[in-house]
Amino acid sequence: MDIFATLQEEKGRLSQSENRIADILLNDFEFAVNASIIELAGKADVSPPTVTRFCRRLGCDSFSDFKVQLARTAYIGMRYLKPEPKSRETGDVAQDIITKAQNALFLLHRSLDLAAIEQAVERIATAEMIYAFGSGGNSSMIASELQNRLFRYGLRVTASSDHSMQLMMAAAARPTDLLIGSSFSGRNAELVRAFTLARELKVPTIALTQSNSPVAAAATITVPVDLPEGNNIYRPTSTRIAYLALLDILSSLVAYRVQPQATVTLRRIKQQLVTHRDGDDRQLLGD
Amino acid sequence: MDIFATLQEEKGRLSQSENRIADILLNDFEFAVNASIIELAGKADVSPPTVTRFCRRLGCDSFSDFKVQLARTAYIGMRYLKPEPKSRETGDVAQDIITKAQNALFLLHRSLDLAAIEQAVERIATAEMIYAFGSGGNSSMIASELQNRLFRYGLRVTASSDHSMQLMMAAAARPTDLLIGSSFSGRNAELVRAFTLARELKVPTIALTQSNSPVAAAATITVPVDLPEGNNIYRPTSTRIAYLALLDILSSLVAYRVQPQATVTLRRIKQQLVTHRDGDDRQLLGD
DNA sequence: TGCCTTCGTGCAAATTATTTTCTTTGATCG
DNA sequence: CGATCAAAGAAAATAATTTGCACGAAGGCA
Repeated sequence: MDIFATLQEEKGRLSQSENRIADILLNDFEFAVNASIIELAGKADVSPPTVTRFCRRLGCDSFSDFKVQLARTAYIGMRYLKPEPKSRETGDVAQDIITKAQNALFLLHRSLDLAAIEQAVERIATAEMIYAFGSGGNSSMIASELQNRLFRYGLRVTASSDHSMQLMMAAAARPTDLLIGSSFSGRNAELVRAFTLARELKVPTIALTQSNSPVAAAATITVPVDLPEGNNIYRPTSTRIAYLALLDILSSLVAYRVQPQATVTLRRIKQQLVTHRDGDDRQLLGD
Repeated sequence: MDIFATLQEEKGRLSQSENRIADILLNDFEFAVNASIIELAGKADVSPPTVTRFCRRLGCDSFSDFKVQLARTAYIGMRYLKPEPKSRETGDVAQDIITKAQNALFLLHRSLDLAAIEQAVERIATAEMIYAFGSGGNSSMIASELQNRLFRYGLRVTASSDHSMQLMMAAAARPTDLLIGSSFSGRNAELVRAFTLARELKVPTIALTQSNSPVAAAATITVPVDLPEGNNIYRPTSTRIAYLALLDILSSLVAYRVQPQATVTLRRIKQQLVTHRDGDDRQLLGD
C-alpha cells in the first residue's frame, strides 16, 4: 500500500492542520521529501509534533519512515502530474517516455481488479477454444500477443483483427468457447457487435477495456483498464504498455492454472526452436 | 543520476570501511533505507561519521538526503535482485510482474545508447522505404509495431516476420532504403543472413538487439538492449516491454524529426477513423 | 444553560540522531 | 627512519525528533 493511496482514503477525516500538511505534500512534493520536520511544519503553519502525528496517522513509524515511504512511492507515483517533456533532446524524450511508461504501470497496478482477473483466468484456462479480437493497431497487437502467449501453454487460440472475421468467428463459437476482446477506447462498435452476437449464442466474453464503456457493457466479464491518456499526439499511449503488463499477469496466472500441460508444451516448443536454430540453449522461447 | 549508478562508478575508489557500507546497501537494502545512521554504522562496523562521509562522497548533502535518494531509486532499481514472486496468489503475481516491468524500463533507461538512437532516428526519418523484420512472436510484434508507428508519420514502411520474405525484401531494397531488424536473443541466424545480404547491396541496417551478438555484428547501426532475463519460463520477458518503450522513444523522435509531414498524416488518419466510427473525437489514433 | 468529555493543538523538555571537530592510527614515500 | 597524508574513531556540539503535558474549542448530555 502506498502513501498516496492512504492519503486519499484518510482525506476528509483529517483535521484542518493535517489538511494543510497534506496540501503541501500534494502541491510541493519536491519540497516535502527534502525538508526536515521543522521546515515542513513551518511551511504548513503547524508545530512539529503535529507533523509527527500526521505521519503516524498515515501508518508510518516516524517522520523519517514517512519520508522514505514518500520518496519510494513518489518516484513513480507523482510523475503524472508533470505534463510534458522538458525538450526534444534525445535524453529528455527518453526520460519522459520511460517515466510515463513506469507511471502507466503504477496506475495499472493501483487500479487492478483482482477479482475480475481471477474470473478471467478461470475462463481462459477452461475454454475449449479461445478467439482473441482487437483492431486498430494497438488492440490488434494485444490480440496477437494473447495468441502468442496462450498457445504456449497448450491452449487452443486464434487471433483476428478483421471485423468481418470476428463476426463470423463469433457466430461459429460455442458456449464452451471464449471470446476475448481488447479495446483501448472502449468504443469499438464492431467489437460490441461481435460481443452482442456472442451473448445471444451464450458464448462467454472477456473485455480488456475501459470500464463504463460500450465494450465493457457488452461483455460477460470486464477486466478494466482505466488510465488517463497523455495528450501528445506524437506520443501514443503508454497505455499499450499497461495492457501488455496486464496480459503478462493474465497469462502467467493461466500458466500456473494449467501447469502440467504448459510445461510439456513449452518444452516441445523449445526443442523445436533449438533444433531448428543454432543450438544455443540460452535463447528465449520465441525471439 | 541515480545513486546506484554513482555507487558503480565510485566502487573501487572506496576504502575498506566504505566498501562494507556499500555491501550492506547492495545486500540488505531494505534494512539500509529504514535504518538510522547509527544502526547502519553498527551493522557495517564503522563509526557514524564514516557513514556521513560515505554519503557525501556519493553526492548527497546529508545522511537523510542520502536515504531519500536511495528510497527513490531503489523502489524500482533494486528489485531485480529479488528473484521470484512470493506466491501464486493473484495479487503477488501482479505485483511481481509490474515490478519486473518497471524494472526493465529502469534498466533500459540506464543503458540507453543515446548516440546510437540519434543515428537510428536520422536514418529512419530519411529513408525512402523501411523494411521492419522480426520473427518468433516477440520480435515479430516489434516489427509490426514499427510499421504501426511509422506509417502514421507518413513514412513508407512494411513489416515481415517471414524469413523467406525478409531475404527477398533485403534483395529488393536499395541503398536509399533501410532495414530494421529486431532480435531479443541476438542470435536469429536468418536475420543475420538478411543483414549480410543488405550489407553486400549497400543497404543500411539497424539492429535492435543485444550488443555483442551476431545480429549486432551484422548491422550498420546497433541500438543495444541489454537486459538480464528472468528465468521463470512461464513469465516471458518483461524485455518485451523494454523493447516497446525503446520503440516509443525512437518513433517519438522520428515524429519530431519529420514533424510537418507527421501532423498532416495523423490528421488524415484521425479523420478517417472518426468518420468511419461513432464520431466520438476522444478515441485514440487506432484503438 | 452549564458541565463534562473529547479532540486537536502547541509548548517545552527529553530524547535521539547527526554532524563537526579533534585526535589517533597506520600506511606510503622520500 | 621520520614526514606526510588519508582513513577512521571518540567525543563534543548541534540539530532534529518525539514525548508529556496543558490549554482551549467543539460537541454531547443532563
